[in-house]
Amino acid sequence: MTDKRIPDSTVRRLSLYLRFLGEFEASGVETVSSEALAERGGTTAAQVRKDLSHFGSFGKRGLGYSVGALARELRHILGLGRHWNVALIGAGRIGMALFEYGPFRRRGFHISTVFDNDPEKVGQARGDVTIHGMEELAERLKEGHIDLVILAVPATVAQDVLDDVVRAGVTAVLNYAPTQLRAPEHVALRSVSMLLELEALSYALSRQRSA
Amino acid sequence: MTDKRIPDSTVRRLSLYLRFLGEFEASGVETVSSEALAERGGTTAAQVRKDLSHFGSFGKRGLGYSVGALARELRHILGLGRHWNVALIGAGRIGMALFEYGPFRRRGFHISTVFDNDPEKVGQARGDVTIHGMEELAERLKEGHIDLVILAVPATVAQDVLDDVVRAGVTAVLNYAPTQLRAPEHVALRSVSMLLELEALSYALSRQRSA
DNA sequence: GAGTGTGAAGCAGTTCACAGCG
DNA sequence: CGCTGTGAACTGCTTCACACTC
Repeated sequence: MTDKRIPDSTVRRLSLYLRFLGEFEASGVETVSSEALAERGGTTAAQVRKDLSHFGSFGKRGLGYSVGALARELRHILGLGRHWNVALIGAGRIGMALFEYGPFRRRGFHISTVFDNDPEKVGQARGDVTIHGMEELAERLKEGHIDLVILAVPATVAQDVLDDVVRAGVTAVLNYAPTQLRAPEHVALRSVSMLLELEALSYALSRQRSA
Repeated sequence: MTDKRIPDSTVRRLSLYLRFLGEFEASGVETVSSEALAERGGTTAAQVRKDLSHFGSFGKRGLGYSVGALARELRHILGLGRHWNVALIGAGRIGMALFEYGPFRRRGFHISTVFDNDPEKVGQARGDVTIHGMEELAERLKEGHIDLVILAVPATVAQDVLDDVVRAGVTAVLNYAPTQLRAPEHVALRSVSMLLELEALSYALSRQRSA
């Protein structure tokens, strides 16, 4: 029930619970126990209850949680079910794959602006948006009321671009460049690194083979 | 120096340190302190030393670490600097973006086989590999001596495909499908979810706005 | 009775602080 | 003297256990 600092791991699990609730709803289940959610997510019932208890009391003792009601609560907690205005920087292969990734839009993340520094690409249309040059970045980020930026640029320029983005007042960034970035405290920055995950698997494989 | 269970967070940081060492090497630095590595990675010097101490004593007191020697050690620990045989399942937008992602190959991850269930795509060539139908999966995974599988299939079929992959004897899987998968204990399974990260940012944004 | 909500206990990862070595 | 390597202290997430409620 308290509103203190919530563990990052808890927030990630809330996203998972929300997905599972969708599955339960699709199969016509109306009520779900912490045990059932834990089962689906590979965690424990106590963990599920503790995660939820950070935000309130959503269950009925002896019964469990209403699938629909809990999903609504989670969407509210996670800030979903509203519209987030997203800018994509970098229209390379990764960037365009993200741009065309359906689930984003379905969850309320709408890529309204795309930037690239390749003169070949600038001015081209992609779906209903036009690719803009990097020189327009600062101005368009401010004017376009962008909530969130997805960085899909080469590692070498990622920090510089991030600095520009932060200077333009954006406070949430998802980074796909394979490099460690620094941002001020008030900016929410998360990185997705395919390379890092592969290297962790390589580590696991090495240990399997030598064991 | 011990060889116990290593925290996942440590393994991820080792990957980062390796990158930083590459940067230091490129700028001609020969020796680096735990302090310098920590600075670059946004962590603490004690953390760096503790991470490394799980695997051995690589530094010289009063001096620091040899950039080249430490990089070699880390590559060895992470199982890099050898060739990993990778199969990609799913030749959609995400799959193909991964296929064409240069850094993978540069780090020793070589995608030698691609599968897709779309008859349109089966038989087509992508670079030097041909796309195979899913019915060849089991046989080719075994024959091809595949070390690692990248899953880039729709969420709805991901668990079924994973089960097939595990049954074919593969013990390391990187999942890009936005769903929670279950695998036996002995299989190293990691998931990359763009949606999950975006939702975590959405949570952060909501709190920023309401604070 | 079944299953939630939660303080207390347990545990794992991080930080501290300092002895020890180059 | 500088910087590593590491037990010890600490912090914070997870698990336990049970009072409580529907």
